[in-house]
Amino acid sequence: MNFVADSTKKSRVRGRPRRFDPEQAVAVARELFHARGYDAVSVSDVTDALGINPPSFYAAFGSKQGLYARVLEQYAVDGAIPYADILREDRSVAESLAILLEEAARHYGTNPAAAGCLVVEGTRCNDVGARDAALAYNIAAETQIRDYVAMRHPEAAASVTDFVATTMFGLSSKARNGHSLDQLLASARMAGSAIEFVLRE
Amino acid sequence: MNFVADSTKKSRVRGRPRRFDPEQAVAVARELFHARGYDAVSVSDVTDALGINPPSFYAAFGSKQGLYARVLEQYAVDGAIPYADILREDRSVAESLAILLEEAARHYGTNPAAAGCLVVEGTRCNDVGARDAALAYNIAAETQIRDYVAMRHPEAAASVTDFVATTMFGLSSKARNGHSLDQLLASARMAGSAIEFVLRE
DNA sequence: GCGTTAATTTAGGAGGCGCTACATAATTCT
DNA sequence: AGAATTATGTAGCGCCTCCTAAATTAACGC
Repeated sequence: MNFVADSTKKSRVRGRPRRFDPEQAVAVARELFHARGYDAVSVSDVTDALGINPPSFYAAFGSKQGLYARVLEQYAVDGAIPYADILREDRSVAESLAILLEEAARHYGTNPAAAGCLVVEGTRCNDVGARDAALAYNIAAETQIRDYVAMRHPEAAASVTDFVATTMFGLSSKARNGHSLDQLLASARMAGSAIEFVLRE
Repeated sequence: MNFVADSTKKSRVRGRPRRFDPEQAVAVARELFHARGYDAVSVSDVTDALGINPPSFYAAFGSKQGLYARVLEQYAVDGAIPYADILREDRSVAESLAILLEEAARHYGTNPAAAGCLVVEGTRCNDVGARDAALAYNIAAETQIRDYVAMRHPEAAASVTDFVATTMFGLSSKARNGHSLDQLLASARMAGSAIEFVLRE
């Protein structure tokens, strides 16, 4: 039984074949982690959802943290905000950041079954390893923002980035606490206006 | 029920006397909960810190949630932001809210061993009962803000309150994630300027 | 001293957690 | 066909969680 949508993955390996697709399993786990947070999802929640037994899980992912690392990886590829596309040089820094915050609101508030940001929420969990893994992605994102702002507003880069990050954390929290997409968008726009004020020429 | 701050702690009661002061125990638990969050503090963490055994704990507080309710109560009395003092009628709404946010930054960032807001962080925990208990205090605070704004800016009350709350959640998160007091204050002031802009006459 | 009351200590139950030892099944290579 | 390899299912380990039953101790009123 081959599961991969294949056409490329025919390199049969020795031994008994897997009965599940790890990448698809990561997607299922990602939904669980996004919906409930790292701490609130147990390994047996995941194995139950996948219809597999613990040994299969540990053979494939090594540990709960190992799975989470894979989830973050996948999220960065097709779930996270496309910073590079938003932080463009052909518009003002303030405009880009306002769009970024609106995009964050949309990402966090569109799907009530996965409210908030997987990475942001991950930085707040109670497992040191998982937290640090999420933090690495968070720091990378904030660095990207800071570098972008610094190109044209070096003196304001640090404080503006802190404000943007603080707002994103607030939006993620409030998304998880029930704020609607409209509420999140309104808050994001308000924060955007503050940035415009600070970065006015 | 002795041990109340009754200076004449003489109201003896029948039965074996307690070896610990419940109110002081709540204060110790409050430090733990504030430092690590509800989920990350176990009952045995608390009993160890107090030097008592579980039955004494459960006789006094009923449950972990029962203790947490007492902690929130105490925090509301002498730990939380004094909303009533800040939301005054003799200054502009925008000014009051800016001061409120600065005060939040100070509350969240002054003590690194108790970063963030106990109530705000409580609304994000994984225990339904504790979360709802914290949420009640959070809702009360936001209602107070909304009512205050509505007195002079009824049309903006909802969105401005959402923005203030979102900012406070962001500040609390970032305080816990290591932002310094100065960073928090700068972000709070930036948010304050957005409010001033929105509520300009 | 005696009975009542209430907090204490000791000991542990029920259940969940992340994780694994072990034997077995399914596949490929020789 | 048989060896090698790898995933599987069963079963459960060790630890931690919140919480409690039972016996004991320290105060009271009489």
